[in-house]
Formats: sequence, structure tokens, C-alpha cells
Amino acid sequence: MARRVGSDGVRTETAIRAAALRLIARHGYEALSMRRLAAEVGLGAAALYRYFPNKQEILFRLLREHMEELLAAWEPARLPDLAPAPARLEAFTRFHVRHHLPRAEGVFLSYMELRSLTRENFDAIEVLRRRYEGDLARILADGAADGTLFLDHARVTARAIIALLTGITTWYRAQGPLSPADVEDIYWNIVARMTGAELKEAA
Amino acid sequence: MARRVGSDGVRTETAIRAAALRLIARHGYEALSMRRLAAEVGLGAAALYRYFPNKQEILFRLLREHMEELLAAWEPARLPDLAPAPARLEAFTRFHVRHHLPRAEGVFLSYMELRSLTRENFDAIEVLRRRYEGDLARILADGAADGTLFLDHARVTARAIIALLTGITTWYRAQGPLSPADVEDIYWNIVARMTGAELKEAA
DNA sequence: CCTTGAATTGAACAGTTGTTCATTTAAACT
DNA sequence: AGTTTAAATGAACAACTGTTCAATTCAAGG
Repeated sequence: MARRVGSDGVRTETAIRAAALRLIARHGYEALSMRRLAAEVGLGAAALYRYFPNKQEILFRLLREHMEELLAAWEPARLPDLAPAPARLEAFTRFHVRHHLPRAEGVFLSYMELRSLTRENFDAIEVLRRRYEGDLARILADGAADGTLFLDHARVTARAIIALLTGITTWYRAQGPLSPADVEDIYWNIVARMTGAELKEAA
Repeated sequence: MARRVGSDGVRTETAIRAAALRLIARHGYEALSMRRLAAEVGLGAAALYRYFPNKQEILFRLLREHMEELLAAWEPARLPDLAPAPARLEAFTRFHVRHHLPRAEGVFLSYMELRSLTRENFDAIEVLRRRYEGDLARILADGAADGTLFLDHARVTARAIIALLTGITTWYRAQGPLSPADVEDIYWNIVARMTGAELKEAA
């Protein structure tokens, strides 16, 4: 058979993306077979090629859109460069936690499957990642320079912060005892202490 | 042909392990083909089955030995439970960095390829991982209890510390400007600040 | 020198892989 | 109603997958 009742290109593409994200997060990109992915969506394998020219492109678009979504969401959440560094850092930290918590699968992909990208596609993603990480490093450097934050090596500290924040998705479960807001608070406390930013509440 | 000149079981097994570690770290477990692995070592694919009963077992042994090596090395490096928590924490941090820095590929495997393990094998590794992480959580809890460390949520903080320390291997390059000793110092500073442990040097 | 056994092989098995293409169905437009 | 076009198909391709096994080569022990 061919075109089926009520079929719709946009809806199909969305379904493919969702299934691909879930399957790759669960079993890895290399383990993903086009037939399996198609079956998950209720299609024949050939149909996938209407939406993606090849398997690599599925991964690439998933990762690129994950990063673009991140940067687009960060833009309005960030504080201006003139704001005090500790406040900017708090905005960054809370934004990062809040944004990533409901996107565990995307986070997983974007630091587990980078190696499965072709050189070209990898570079494209890396540019976006660097922009985000650079923003944090800048905040830290500014704070260290004007004495509102205490740290050595802004770039290294930036990586450490991102690593510890991103690690949340490996253990956080929505069914667990901690609410997203709790996690946000706990991690802001950790980052604040780590950089000598003064906490609002007294210890 | 069959047995070749100067061939040696022990040496062959070592070569297989090394090649498997490198290939899996680079391309992932699922992407590893037995023929490719064998070729890397200069063997036919069938020869691998003298050393490993199947592909899964290669990954499992690699991961298990990585963890066992870690625990075995940690045992003599740790300070007694009676020692002050900040000193124990410093010992842990420095040990972790020093141990993992030259083992980037193993680290990679043991948190990227866990999902490729069968349920049974996964559980076996998880037991070892928990033992190590639990040790750190214990140090933090002890310090928080006797007032020598400052933190909320010892378990969460333990995870955060391990995440940030383990993240080092994703960016550290031996050819770069930082020596292993530099990295050790920088990260101990970070962890110390994060937990309110007093640094030996004044700021 | 002859036997034993460790080390390795090539060929075969039964699937699975990503991808292409001519063809078919059904929805949308005229 | 008829035409166009979006959506999906099944079959085929050539290559590759993990694994088994009888056969072979070589090193060591007696």
C-alpha cells in the first residue's frame, strides 16, 4: 500500500524525531536501525527517506536543534553584561537546570553521540556549544576581575560547572523526592559556594 | 594458515583488550565489529573467540576491570575514617584526578557504554560504582555532621563532585599547558571552596 | 622424532544493515 | 470528475553482522 488515511507530513516528521530521540538515547546511534525506527512510527523503512536524506542527518538535526533551542531560550533569560556577576551566574545556573531537567534524552544525546557525527557536522555543533560555554566563562572572568566572585581559571571552572550541572540528568527522576525547584536551589547553592558568590539566605 | 610464528596467548589477549578499549572509546560499542577488532590486532575474527566467549563479554570485562582497578587503587590511598573530613576529601579528590587522568578511554567507556551492558552485567558494575561514590558521600556527610565541611545534601553533592571531576577527561590533553599536578591543584581548590573546606594556602 | 595441545584460520550460516526506485494510494485542488 | 501531488510502499542491492566449526600450523615436552 501507499499513502494512508489521515497521514500528514508534518505529524509524521514529528513522530520520527520523537522516536529517534528516544531510541538513540536508549540504545545509541549505532544501534539504531532505520527499520526499527520506522516500525516504531508505524512506517516502512523507505518512508523515512522522505524526511531525512540519511541516518547521519537524523542525529545531526536532533543535536543541532537541541543546541539551537538551548541558545534561543538562554538569550532572553540572561542578564545584561553590566549586571553584577553573581546575579548573572545565578541566572545562568537556574536557567541551565530548569531548561535541561525536562530534556534528559536530548542532553544524553548531545554529549554521548557527538563522536558519531561526521567531522563536518561535529564542528557545526561544537560552534554552538562553545558559544554557550563561553558565556559562562565570561561571567566568571568578569566576577573574578571585579572581586565579586572568587576562583582561579575561569575556563576550567566553567567546564566544571557545566559538567556538574549536566550530570543532574543522569540521576534525576521526576518521581523522586526532589522537585525541579529543589534541584535548582541545591545546585545554585553548590555553584554559589564554589565561586564565593554570597548566598541570599544565611547559613 | 593457522598458528603463526612467535604467537603467544597472553600477549594476544592484551593486544585485543587494548584495541577494543581504543575502538569502543572512539566509535562506541555497537559500532565495534568483531572483524574490525580482529584486523586491528592482525587476526582473523574467529581467533577472538579463544579469548572472549562473545562481544558483550569484551565490554563487560573492560568495564569491570576498570572499576576493580579503581577500587583497588583507592583502598591504600584513602585516609582512615577517623581522620578529619577535609583531609579525607582532599585525598579523595587528588586520588580521583590522578587516577583518571591517564585513563581517559576507560572513563569514557564506563559512563558511555553502560547502557550497552545486559541487565545482569550492568548490575554488577553498578555495585562497584556505588561503593566508590558511597565512600565520597560518607566523607561529605561526616564533615557536614561535625562542622568541618559546609554543604546540604551529601549524596547530591557527591554526585556533583564526581561529575565535575570525571568531566576533566573530556577536555584535558596531555599536550596542553596544564600538567596533571596543575589540574589536581585546580580541582582540589574548586572542591574545597564548594564544601567550605579551608585551603592550606591563603587567597 | 613424534606426539600433544595451544593458536589460528577460512568458510559457512542466517540475519541485518543503510539506501534506492518504480509503483501505488489517497488527499487536495481545479 | 479529473488532475496533480504528497505520502508511503515492497522488493531488491550489496555489504556487513556475530558466531560456529572442522581443519591447519607451529611450539613445546618427552
